[in-house]
Amino acid sequence: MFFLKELPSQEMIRSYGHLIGPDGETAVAEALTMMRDASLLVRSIERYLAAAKLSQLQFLILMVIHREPARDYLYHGEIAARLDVSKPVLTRAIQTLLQSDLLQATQDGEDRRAKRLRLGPAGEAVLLAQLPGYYALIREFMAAREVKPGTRQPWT
Amino acid sequence: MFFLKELPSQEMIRSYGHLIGPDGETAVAEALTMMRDASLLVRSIERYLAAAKLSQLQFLILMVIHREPARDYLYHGEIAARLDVSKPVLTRAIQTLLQSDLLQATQDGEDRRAKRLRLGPAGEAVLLAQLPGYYALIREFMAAREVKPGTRQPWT
DNA sequence: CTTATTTAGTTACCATGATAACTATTCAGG
DNA sequence: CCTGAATAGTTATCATGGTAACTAAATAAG
Repeated sequence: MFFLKELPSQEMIRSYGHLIGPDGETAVAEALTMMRDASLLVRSIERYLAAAKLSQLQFLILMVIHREPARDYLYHGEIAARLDVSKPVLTRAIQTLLQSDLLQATQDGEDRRAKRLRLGPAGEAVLLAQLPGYYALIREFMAAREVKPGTRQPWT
Repeated sequence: MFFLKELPSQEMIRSYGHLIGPDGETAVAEALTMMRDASLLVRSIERYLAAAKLSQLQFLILMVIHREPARDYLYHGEIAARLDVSKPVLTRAIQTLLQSDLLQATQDGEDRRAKRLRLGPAGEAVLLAQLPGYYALIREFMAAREVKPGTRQPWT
């Protein structure tokens, strides 16, 4: 998350020019705008999912299992390969989802450590219930973003 | 932060088309790319600042005070107006900066609640020491991002 | 002036992120 | 097989984010 509300003006960025280097001003301004926009969108997604008692990570875990082609489960390690979070955080999120019955675990015969993680009926219901609003939120955000580009990039 | 490593393919997004709606696919792909890029950049900034024992928020607090024109201090409420974080989080971050002597507080005569928060010598030194690397990091990230626009969906 | 309301900031508590250290299972070498 | 190394996942601990509830100071109403 990036918390700066008002991005620095062009003059402000230029006054740091000796620290930024020539031709870096535009890149810096773009980067700050991108981080700010993304933060606002992520926050709005988090607030939306919170109404369904889901963290963004929990939602993404349900997503990657649901979208897996040809299978309706993933192993812990496969989820880890798709999501860029530390191991303990993933372990805890999965445990929470198992406890609330959104995920179900079944032992795999081969590897005693491996558990197949699939969506329970409740999990699939919750995911499908959230998806339309999730995408609508993103679409609205991106549409609003394009309408008024001038208000967000005062330096361009 | 947005943790999805591999963004869904265009076909994947299209297969959710009934949930996304017509013409929404591009906006969704752009939004996911933007959130992913921003998350990677924010993480890299956090890792960079961690070497100086600063959280991103602490760094931004030093920044907004330092860049204030015509004054070398801000009030708590002025910092709050510039940074989009909850009140308790801001209180704590400021307390930490005061304890580590990067910030100094002086009482204001008028309002008994108000304290002027200015950078201490150590605070200014730390901030100025971090700024070049901070901007360099951003410039490098944006440069690398532009080189291979095909592999990711450019969000602009 | 005195009291009530509003506002600003803090305290208390919880969720989610990270790293380091531990444990358990698999795999490789003898 | 059996032992040691590698790997996967968990536990412990901490930092940082949030909301709700509290407190203290300024401001408004009488």
